Amino acid sequence: MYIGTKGDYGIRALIDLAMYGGAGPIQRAEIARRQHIPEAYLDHLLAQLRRAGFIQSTRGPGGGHQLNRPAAEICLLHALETLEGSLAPMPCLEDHDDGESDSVCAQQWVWREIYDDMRARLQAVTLADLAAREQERLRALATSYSI
Amino acid sequence: MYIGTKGDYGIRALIDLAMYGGAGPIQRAEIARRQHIPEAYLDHLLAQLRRAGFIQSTRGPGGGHQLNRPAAEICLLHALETLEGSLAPMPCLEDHDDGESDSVCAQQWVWREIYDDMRARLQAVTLADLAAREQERLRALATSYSI
DNA sequence: GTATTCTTGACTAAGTTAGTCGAGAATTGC
DNA sequence: GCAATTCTCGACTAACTTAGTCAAGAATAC
Repeated sequence: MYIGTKGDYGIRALIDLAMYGGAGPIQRAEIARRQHIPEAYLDHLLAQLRRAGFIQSTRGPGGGHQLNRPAAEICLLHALETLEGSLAPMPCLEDHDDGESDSVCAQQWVWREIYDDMRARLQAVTLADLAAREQERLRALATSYSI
Repeated sequence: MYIGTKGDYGIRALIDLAMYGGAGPIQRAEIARRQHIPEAYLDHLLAQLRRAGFIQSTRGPGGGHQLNRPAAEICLLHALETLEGSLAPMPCLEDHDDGESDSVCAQQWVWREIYDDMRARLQAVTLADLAAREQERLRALATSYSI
């Protein structure tokens, strides 16, 4: 498998910050509750996002986490790579600086195309896009209940 | 990671059969030596390919393995799925019969596009294509040595 | 000083990957 | 029928990854 709970939870946490973080820091407990993520586990994901510069955190009462940049300037590709590590689909495509390594597998050329397409699509999506989709999903859910 | 040694070795074994299997069965020892694959491990991969109908095997002296269909009629997608299992990049995309499961992750829509693109590309490549590429690679390698 | 909140590293259980090994079954040629 | 060859199958293993948990500690607000 590819995108596990790290990538899923981590991106959901970022979306949560984008949606509800307008008025100051949000606590991890709040994110965990809203997104159904184990709190202790979320800690590690937030730590990675902080170290990579996506969020900043403040301690003490009233503390929490908030985005360091506007959601429209955060792209899904970099956030996912921060959370999951390299997304390369096979070992011989890890950081391809086109230096010939000796492990050139037979299917490399197909997968290089697939990988390039994947990165392009992920780079085109911003956190703002994801938050807008989520907003819409919640709205649709709410109206379907109220009918 | 995605495509491991199962997918790499298994496809290389199929390419080997496509390239050298014209005149009768090829023994696993020969494939293993030519493709640098541990023989005992190759056993399991060949067994899976046999059970999925890609190859047939005969025992006894002079026995070995051969393709069940022309190389041009074997597509990379199905061979890889046989060897590696589902190629879905995230749990919520496993066999998507578009029934709403409750685990809908926020990024699903991007990844569904990526997955569809991936499957289309893999389906368009046949074993004959791969064998031709390999043939060319070996030829280029040989001439570069002889210069 | 106390309560709150984040920070960090150590630890664990379960599952996957990449194999190895050995007993056995089918086939060929004599 | 016997021996050699070759595939078949299931059990086993070591190392690694994933998905967490837990506890001690540091910073901040009041």
